[in-house]
Amino acid sequence: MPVVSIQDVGQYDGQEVTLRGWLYNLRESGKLLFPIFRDGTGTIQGVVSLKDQPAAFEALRGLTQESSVIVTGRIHADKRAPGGFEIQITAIEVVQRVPDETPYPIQLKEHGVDFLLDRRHLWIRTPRQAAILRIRAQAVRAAHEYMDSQGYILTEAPIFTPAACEGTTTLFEVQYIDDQKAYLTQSGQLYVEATAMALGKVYTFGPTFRAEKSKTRRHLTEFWMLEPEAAYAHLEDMMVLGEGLVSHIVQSVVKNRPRELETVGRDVTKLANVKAPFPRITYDEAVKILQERGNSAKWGDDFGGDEETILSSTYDRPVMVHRYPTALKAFYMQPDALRPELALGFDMLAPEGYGEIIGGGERIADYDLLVKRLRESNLPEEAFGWYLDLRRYGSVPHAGFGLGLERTVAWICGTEHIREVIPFPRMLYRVYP
RNA sequence: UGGGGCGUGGUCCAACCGGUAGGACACCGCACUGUUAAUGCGGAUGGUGUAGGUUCGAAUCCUACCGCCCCAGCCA
Repeated sequence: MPVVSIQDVGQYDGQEVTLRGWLYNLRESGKLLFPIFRDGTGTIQGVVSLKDQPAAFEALRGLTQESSVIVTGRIHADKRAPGGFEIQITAIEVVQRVPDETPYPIQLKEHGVDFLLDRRHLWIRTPRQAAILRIRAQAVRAAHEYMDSQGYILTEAPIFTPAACEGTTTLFEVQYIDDQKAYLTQSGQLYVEATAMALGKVYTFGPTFRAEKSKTRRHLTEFWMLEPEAAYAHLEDMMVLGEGLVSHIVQSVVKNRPRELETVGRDVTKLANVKAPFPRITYDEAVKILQERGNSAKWGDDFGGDEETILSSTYDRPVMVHRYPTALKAFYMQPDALRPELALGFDMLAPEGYGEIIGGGERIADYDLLVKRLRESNLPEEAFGWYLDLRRYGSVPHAGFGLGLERTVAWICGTEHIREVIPFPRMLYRVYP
């Protein structure tokens, strides 16, 4: 008897199989029971009658939601069944029955956000949440595929770091051994610059932490970032890499996770156009577009949520805005040789108001300029000694960017809030469960 | 941190100008051989975030605190 996953039952039409999973819901109609089982790969309706299978009927009748079960029966296509296939149950083994006095708390009806987040460890069992996490996994896999195909080597950055890379106000401080202090990384960028000088083209993928007091649908205090960095690369190279990477991620999810996209209710036609090349506009042009649309943006302003939404809603795919004023960007950003008031950086804005999914650009290669910028930013020079070494020993032009995984997945899934796209979201005022 | 909103049975909500806190779902029982968050009938349990104040009387009005949501800033 083959043990199969629910996602594969279509290949077993007419055959008897065993499924291992949980009871998701149970409907009754007279001497018929219609249980719905889930196993993490999908859901399937079962059917059992008292007359034909009295033992299985009795075992299933009154069974509590989320009890774990091993089900044996014949798969057959039936238009009346949700999903097109159902299993005609011949035997059922209850692995653990959820006690009647402590029923499963998450019902099929609506719940509030706080209630669900307090039970996130159970909420992820619901089909929509499971589908989102499967899409996330596919996005990660596609990202690795693409970086590998472009000759980039995965190198890991440390999570304990001695200092900030963009300023100290948003760092989580931790006590290290004895009286030492360390901080949780807010970006692997400085380290990936070092490994780029060692290996040429590299990227890092890992968790990053920001103690920002941000309470919006686009922020987490712990999120995952993919950061490529390449020696001898320039701004243009990174914009090409960024659009190629995002195109590949989106198209891979569309191709390999159609069922999950349907489960989350995503309009897939909006993802179909997401193919390189993406539109590019300069910061100057962006300001002009905003002013034409009646926005009050002036040259020198950074863009907020409203501005990003106006810009991104102009296009059917992500848009890249490049050459921002130097004053708006991090200390390590290379100024444009032709217009030093502009930095050779770019942001990629996702459509439909999902905001910035990529930020990056060319780094300062010159030792003296980097020291000057460090001092202007009031950063502790001694903590950056190793970083300055990179400009002392064979410094070359180099560039990179950071891709926010959760924002990218939230956009692909069309979720209202970023908290749904990571298994256990860490937010301002929430570290449980 | 600022602005706005909200805290009522296990869950989701209602209760107008202060006057007996109610419904749906969930749960239990019965009926039903094709249900689609099944349906119909019946039943039991159980609640006003916390602390004060005003009042004959507070879920409702006032004050403080606690918690949550949304928006803004910052960012990915």
